[in-house]
Order: sequence, then C-alpha cells, then structure tokens
Amino acid sequence: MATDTAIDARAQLLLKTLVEKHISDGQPVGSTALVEASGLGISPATVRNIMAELEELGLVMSPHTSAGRVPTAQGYRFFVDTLMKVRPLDSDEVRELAGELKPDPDLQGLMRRASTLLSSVTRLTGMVMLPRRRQSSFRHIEFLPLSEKRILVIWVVNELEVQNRIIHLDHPCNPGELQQAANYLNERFAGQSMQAIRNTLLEELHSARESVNSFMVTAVEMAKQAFPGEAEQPGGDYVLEGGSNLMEYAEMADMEKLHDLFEAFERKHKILDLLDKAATAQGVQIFIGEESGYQVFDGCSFVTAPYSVSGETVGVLGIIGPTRLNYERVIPVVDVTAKLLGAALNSKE
Amino acid sequence: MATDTAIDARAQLLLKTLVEKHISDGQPVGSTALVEASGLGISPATVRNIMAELEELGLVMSPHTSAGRVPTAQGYRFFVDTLMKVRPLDSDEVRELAGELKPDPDLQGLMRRASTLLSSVTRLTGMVMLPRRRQSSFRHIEFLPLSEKRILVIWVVNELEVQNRIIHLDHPCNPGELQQAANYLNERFAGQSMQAIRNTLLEELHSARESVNSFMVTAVEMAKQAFPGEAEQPGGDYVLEGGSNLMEYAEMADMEKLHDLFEAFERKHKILDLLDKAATAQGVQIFIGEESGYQVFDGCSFVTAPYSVSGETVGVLGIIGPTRLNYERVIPVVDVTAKLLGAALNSKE
DNA sequence: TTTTAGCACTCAATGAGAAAGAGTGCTAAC
DNA sequence: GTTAGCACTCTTTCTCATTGAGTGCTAAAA
Repeated sequence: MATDTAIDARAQLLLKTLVEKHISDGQPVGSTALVEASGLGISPATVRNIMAELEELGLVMSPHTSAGRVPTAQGYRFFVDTLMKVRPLDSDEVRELAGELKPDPDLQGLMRRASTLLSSVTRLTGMVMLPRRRQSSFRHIEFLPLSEKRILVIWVVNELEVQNRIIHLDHPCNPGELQQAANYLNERFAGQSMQAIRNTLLEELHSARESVNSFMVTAVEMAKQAFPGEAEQPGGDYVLEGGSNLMEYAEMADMEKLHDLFEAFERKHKILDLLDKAATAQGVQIFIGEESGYQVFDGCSFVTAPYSVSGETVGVLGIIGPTRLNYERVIPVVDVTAKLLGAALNSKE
Repeated sequence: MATDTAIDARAQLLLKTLVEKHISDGQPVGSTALVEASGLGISPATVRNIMAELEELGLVMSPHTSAGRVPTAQGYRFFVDTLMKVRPLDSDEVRELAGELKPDPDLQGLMRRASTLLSSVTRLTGMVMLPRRRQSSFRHIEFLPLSEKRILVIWVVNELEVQNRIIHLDHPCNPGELQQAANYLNERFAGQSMQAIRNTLLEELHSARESVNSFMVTAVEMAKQAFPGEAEQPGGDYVLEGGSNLMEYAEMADMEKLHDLFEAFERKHKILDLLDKAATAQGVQIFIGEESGYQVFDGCSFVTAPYSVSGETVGVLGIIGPTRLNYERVIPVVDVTAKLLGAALNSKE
C-alpha cells in the first residue's frame, strides 16, 4: 500500500506512545498529553495533524469530537506487529512458572493449574484447551466386569494418561475371558497408536471372525467399543480460570455485554472455535477485538499459543482480556506457559 | 415469642402475596398493588397499617420513604418456612431430569452435567460438590512402571470410580514384582474400605517387616503411598455452571459486588464451606441472604440438598440465585436432582 | 512546505432545579 | 378496627446551564 509510506518514524513513535498510554489508563489520549508522553519537542497542533492522518488510515479514532484518540483494532494490530518489542521473561520468572507445572496424570488438574497460572500472572482470564492428539500411543488396558454385560474399561495412553469408559456387551463374559482379552491386547499392541490399533482390530474382526477363538473376538469387539474412533472423539473442551478479573476493567461495565461474554465462556463453542484456529499457527497468535469474528468478543483480545508434545501440537492455551491489554508483558508469558505445559506433558524423564 | 401472635391469618396472606409479587418482578410492592393482588376486599390504608406491623417485626422493609415494601431475609425465611407450599415435580419432569443423569465412570463429567441441569432448569447458577466418601470400597489396583522408580498407580473404588496417581519408590522395582504386588492387594482386599485397608497395611508394615518377602513390603509401601489417608484427602471441590444467569437479575447490577461474587466462585472455599454446612442437614437446606454468614453472598440465596449413596451423604448440590428466587419451584428441583444424582452414583443395577 | 499559535466549536460530564409520580404516615371520621 | 383524605417524603426524570477537554480550521511564522 502506498498509504503506508504516510506513517513516518515520528508518526510511529506517536502511535506507539498513544497505544501505551491508552493501555495503561484506558482513557482517550489528547494531543497535549501525547506531546508530553512522547518526549518529542513538538506542538499539540502538529500532533493533531498527525492524528488526523492516522485516523484517515484507520489506526486511531475518537469516541466523539471532543475526546482524545483511541487506537482501533487495526491500530493495535500495527502496534503489535511492528511497534512493540517483546522481551523474553527473565529466567527467575520462568522458573517460577515451571514450578507450577509438573508432570501429572491428572490431566484436567494440570490444565486447570496452567489456566490459573495464566490468569493470576496476567490478571486476565486464562484458558487452556484440553489436549487432543491425533495419535495417542497405547500403553495398557484393563477390563473390570461390573455386571455380566457391563464392563469398565480402563486404559492408559501416552505413558501416564488414564482414561476409562463403560461398555456394554451383547453376551455375558466371564472374568477369565476378560483377563485373557486384556493380556492379548497388552502384549500385542503396546506402544502402537490408538488409530492404528483400531484399524487393525476392525480388519481382523471382518476377515477372521471364525478363525480365531471366541475370546479374541470378544477382545476385539470390546476394544473396538472402548477406543473411540476419530469421529466419536469428544468434541474438545477447555478450562477457564479468572473470569472475574475481567470485571475490574471499566470497559467491561456494560452488563449486557458482560453477560453475553460469560455465556460464551460457558457455551464453549465460540472459544473452542477460536482456539482451534490458533492451533494451526506456529507460535503466539493474537486476535484483537473484531478479528475474532464474533460479536461477543468485540472489545476483547486473545493471546494464544499452541502447546505440543514431541513436535506435535496437541492443544492451545492463552488469555482473554480487554483489547487494551499489556501485550508486551502477556505475550512472553503465554509463550512460555505453552512451552512449559508441553514439557510437563512430555514426561519422559 | 408473644409478638408472633401479631401475624394473624390476614397478615400472613398479605405477606405471602407481597413476597410472591416481589419474587416475580423484583420491585417494592405498594399497598394498592397488594390489595389487588391479595384479593382481599380491603382498603390500602388497612394494608399500610399491617405493613407497619410487619416492618416492626422485621419481616419487611422499605428501601426509602416513598417506596413499597420489600421482604427482608427474615421475611423470606418466614415465607419459606410456613407460608409457602412446595408441590412435588410431576413425573414427566422427573423423568426428564433423570434422563440427563445416567451412571458414568467420569465423575467430573457427571457432576458437571448435574450442575448444568440445575442451572438450565432454574435459570440460576448450579453447583455440585464432588462426592467425598468416608469409606470408599476398594475394587481393583494396578501398577504401571513409568521409569525405574516412578510408578503410575490406577485403582478403582466404589465399583466404577477410577482414580490414579504417580508414586515414587526408594529403590528400583521390576515389572514382575509390581504384578505380584497388585495381585496380592487385589486378592486380599477386594471389597474392603480404603480406610480399613490403609490401617491394616500400616500395621503390617510395622509388625512384620522381616517376616514377609520383599515384594510384599514393596506392595504395602506402594499402597500406603497410593491410598491417600484421611488427612491428605483432597480438600473438596465443586463444579459450578450457569454463572452468567445471575447477570440477568437487576439486583446484581453492582459491578463491584458481582466481581466479588464471581471471585468467591473461583476461590471456592466460601462456597465449599457453605456446602459443607448443608451436608449435615437431612434434606433441602436454604440459606437466605445474610444467613450464609458471608458478606459476598448478601442479596443471594442458596438452595441445597445433600446427595447420598446407600444411605451415606457423600456430597451436596444446589443453586445460588438472588434472594428473590422462586423457592416453590426451585426447592423440589434441587431435591429431586440430589436424589437422582445419588441414584446415578449408586450404580448397582 | 511544515509547524505553530489562536480561536471558534463540539460534545460529554456535571449539577441544579422543577415537575411528576409513587407511596407512605397520620389524623379524624366511620 | 377500618377507611378516606391529605400532607409529606423521596425517587425518578427532564431540562437547562455550566464547565472543561480537546478538536479542526485558519492564518501567520519558520
């Protein structure tokens, strides 16, 4: 764009200080205040001229004629992309965060701690999508009879994640058979991916129904029921902590908007949709105001980062706050937390 | 109290209609409106006299001189205790609720569904304390080695509740030993209470350290680590759904109060404390406004009911809403939900 | 050509009155 | 004991003027 050339160094500095000032106090910034804060030896009138240009470009706007200027979503975008400098966290802080995120078989609990951590460190709302792996590596399975036809299946994937569900059989099954079935599956499939196992089982079920003895058929049938297929996989879920922090910001005072926002938190799908989008990115991803694509999130920004286990992205975490959040501080926090969570999940040590 | 005699039948009817009207529209009720609503062929002036008496007794109050009357917490208490008539839910409704609460090994999920159910049926905020049993009946245990000294322990209590944690051993342990240990525990302790098992194990560990072979010592040590003792038992937790519903009530418009309320939801201990109190009650328990004992909950009421498995109370659920909530409707809903949740947990069928 | 001083103008925020409306408390009559 | 009548209180709502912040424009200065 040719118009980009309009933003010379001085205009950039002014925009930068404007955004920073607005982030820190939430008020529209006037020309005189900007002169002082920027340190440029310039008159307010000149600043006003520049502001008019920035407004033309859609980077700032004024709420009304006699107010100062406020950054637009585009303004924030420009700030985030080219004006701002993120410093990595000091190692002290990193160590503090790491202390909270140790490996833990209680996935839900771990995610919750990560979310609380994000929220308390940033004083915003933290959210962590529960990990969903394309391929989980099978470790162990166990069948426990509840009644003749109802069986509690417990299995372990990815070293230490324990999952379980109840399955229903067509015909009664005795404990011995169950034990055999479990042994069979454990010996044969340990270390393989769940998807692969499922496929193999389905194949065998079709091709070899009568060539194998009955307990194997049972084993296969049970495992087929027990291991959720791609399609059945639970729709995704996330935990959110520190929602009340948002109420400390004056711009959230509109009760109707706040209600809708919290409802979105509860209904989940909009947040999940956004987190899903962020999963494709490589590192920290930022959605500013309207960029989220949802009305409810107008006036809010997201800072997210995918977390991954052995190179594969398995989930996303981040924060949600008012658009005027402290990006310089929040971005590295989210970044590091994602890495630490990945590490905690990757508990090979 | 002699003053109690002051509340004659007519005054009671007036109080009743006043409360009902205030519940339905949230506004102070004036004498003329009360005459109409009550159906008594009485003049407003008379009603005013009666209102003065009720105010004397602390059952109603007026926000200011020229407003109508509003029930006080005491007024609501009287209404709830003696004026109101709760009708049991029709069987259709019960069936509908029951459909949502099937037995499920995913405890957390079940609790969440119960909470969501409460919230959506009442349009208030639902909460369910996670079950905590004095005695869990041991069903099965399994040790999976993660590394030489780190072991993933999975055990099942109460038929279908799967729990797990990681334990650390002093000395390396091979898979065969682990298997033997698990077999030993499974055979010897199936069906016993966790508390009893723990005690037995501790005893044996002291008395018979050298008389048994090494794997048994290991088994005992592991189990001791794995089964949390009374004191270590997790401090209690609860799930809450439908918080945003509260924002639909005008009396919650004060942002500061709302913030504190949601913060209390997140910090949990106040709610847990309240739920704990309610656990001692036999059936539905109601806390109105100030009765909760916490400032934050002023203006809110709780309707709770303990739920139990085979006679023993294991948790509490309920709703929180503004004091002017529809008790007649909410009470049976909470009551039934508690019973249904107990039934779902008591999955013997 | 850019910067700046000067000034008129716009608009939100604040506060003071006035008017309306709701509902009470009191008194005196029924 | 009940009620009509009435003065009184207090909130709510509206209008109107005032203040103050900050702009946009114009014309002069650099």
